[in-house]
Amino acid sequence: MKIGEFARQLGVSTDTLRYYEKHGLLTPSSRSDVGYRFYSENDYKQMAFILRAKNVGFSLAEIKELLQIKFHKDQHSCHEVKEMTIQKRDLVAQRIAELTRFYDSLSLLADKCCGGEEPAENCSILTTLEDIDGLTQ
Amino acid sequence: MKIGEFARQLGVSTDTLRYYEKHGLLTPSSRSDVGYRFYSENDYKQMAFILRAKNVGFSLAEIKELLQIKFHKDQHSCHEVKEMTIQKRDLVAQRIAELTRFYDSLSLLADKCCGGEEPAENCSILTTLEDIDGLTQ
DNA sequence: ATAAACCTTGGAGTACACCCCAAGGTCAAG
DNA sequence: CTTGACCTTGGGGTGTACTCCAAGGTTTAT
Repeated sequence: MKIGEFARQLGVSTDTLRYYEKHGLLTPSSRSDVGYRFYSENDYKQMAFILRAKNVGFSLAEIKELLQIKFHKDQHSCHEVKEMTIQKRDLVAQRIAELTRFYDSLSLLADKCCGGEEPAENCSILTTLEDIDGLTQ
Repeated sequence: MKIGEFARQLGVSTDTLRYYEKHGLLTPSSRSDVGYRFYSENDYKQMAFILRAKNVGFSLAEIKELLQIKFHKDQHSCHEVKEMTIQKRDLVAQRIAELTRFYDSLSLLADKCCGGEEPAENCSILTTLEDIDGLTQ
């Protein structure tokens, strides 16, 4: 598949794909005689992985590290690979915990709000938000 | 409290505080005669909120919106405020769900890995990662 | 055979979120 | 009353992650 079609299917720009290639996140599996990039099914999977990782807040540098769990298999021992995986997993767990605090706070706010048509000036949602630190810690 | 002490207590730079003020995220509650910024206990709470939100992946623009739940109380009805809160909460829920998929994938990878000292070439963790799409969808 | 729709590289520009001065004013201690 | 540690504004620079040309080559449809 050429870059244009590939980009369309993944909902990104061709510029983004070239940018990712330049920065070592996704190299198309082959090139045509005249240099056109060709992307495979595997490339699609990898790009989908990259986009999901980006979507949950990983930087491109972090995603590259995640991908290198895969690419560094010759240079690294099983032990190292496992360590790295666990470290990344714990980072994800921390982020989940913090997001959960936010979720709880916002839920509490929504529950406390009357939701009526009057100005929100005196709504309990706002007095609650004033104390959001108390709610989330 | 002056900007230097405030910055130290929150673990940010004074430049960051001035940047946030410029972009409408946190205006110090008062200024001295000669223009020194003075930050209050409330400012501290708001800054702590901003930093937590940032930490879980909200952009400054999104954080500003969150803060405007608070600041727009006169212009907006209770109903609107509640809608916005719920909308933000659902966004957080989505992010949690996606992070949870990542967590599960990485857990599975770690569990499948032998963790030994040999090169990871044949370790099941890697063959599993090849199929990470299958795991996370 | 030629126009439209692709592709290439290279480089410049943009938005975000800072960070780092410079030049000057303020304040507290000795 | 001066030294050093603060503060002010303004503006320039940085890293990340794109985004948008420009100038040219290729492919496909009519």
